[in-house]
Amino acid sequence: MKKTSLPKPTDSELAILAVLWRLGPSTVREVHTELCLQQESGYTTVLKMLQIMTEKGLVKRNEDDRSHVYRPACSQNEVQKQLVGHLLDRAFDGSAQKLVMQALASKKSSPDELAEIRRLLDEMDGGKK
Amino acid sequence: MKKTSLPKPTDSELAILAVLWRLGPSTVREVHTELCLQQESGYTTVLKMLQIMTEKGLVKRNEDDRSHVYRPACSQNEVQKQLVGHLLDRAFDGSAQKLVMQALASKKSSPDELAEIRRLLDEMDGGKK
DNA sequence: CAAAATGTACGAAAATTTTCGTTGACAACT
DNA sequence: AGTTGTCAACGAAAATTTTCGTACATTTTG
Repeated sequence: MKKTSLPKPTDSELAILAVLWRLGPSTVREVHTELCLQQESGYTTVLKMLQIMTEKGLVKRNEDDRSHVYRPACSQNEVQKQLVGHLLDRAFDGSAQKLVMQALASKKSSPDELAEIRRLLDEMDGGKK
Repeated sequence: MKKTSLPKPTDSELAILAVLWRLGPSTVREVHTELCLQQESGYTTVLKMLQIMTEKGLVKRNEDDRSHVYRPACSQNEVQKQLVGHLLDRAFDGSAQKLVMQALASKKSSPDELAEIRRLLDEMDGGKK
């Protein structure tokens, strides 16, 4: 009953989670350095965010070392699922189909990716049959 | 250069936009009544939201009548596109494919819907060829 | 006309999110 | 030991979002 009760991350929190997913467990400095490649941000700001996220349970930290090491408390997959579900309810009347259409229209996918999606569709159909 | 500069609606704003998309141009009372079917909310709260959204350009209003009539300044499609794009960047590393996968996994679609998605895939492939 | 009902406008409070200055702890180096 | 640099903690400020009380104008009703 942890995962389901995790709060929906804000945009800023999501940006930090993204870094952690990319780098794996990291110190504040590492997160900050990486994040600055994309967006300006103060060191203490990132630190504070990580502390708040720790309180919320979005990340865990290891305090053994002097430089605490933070790691995500939730997988990218879980959060993606949560966000998609939320978006589905909020803006797509719960229709996954419409969301898929928009996603495909929104950004061109490579033929390979399209093929993979087809395969997924086949699987879903197959399971049904 | 209006549409691109429209701010991303907050969750509360989106809930109101959803009502307007569903009902079409409506008065504050109509929006409030409809919204209350799903979530408790005060009349003046909805009014204030609509006023703020008017300032932001998210909705337009006709003040001819005593009861102002509000209508969306953006189509559901536009907002969907914006939100999907945002989500794509924020949580999916820009991969539409992953988003599609999550959407499909997140909520079962009917065979009909799956078929329609397939058709869309075919179109995209066809256009490419 | 007076009272009641209905409407918007306004401002402020409450809640949340985001940023950052400051402090004190600890370690490395001289 | 003293200086310097790095670190987390803390709290407050700033910005944003959300809620709602109150005032005031207009229409409707008696």
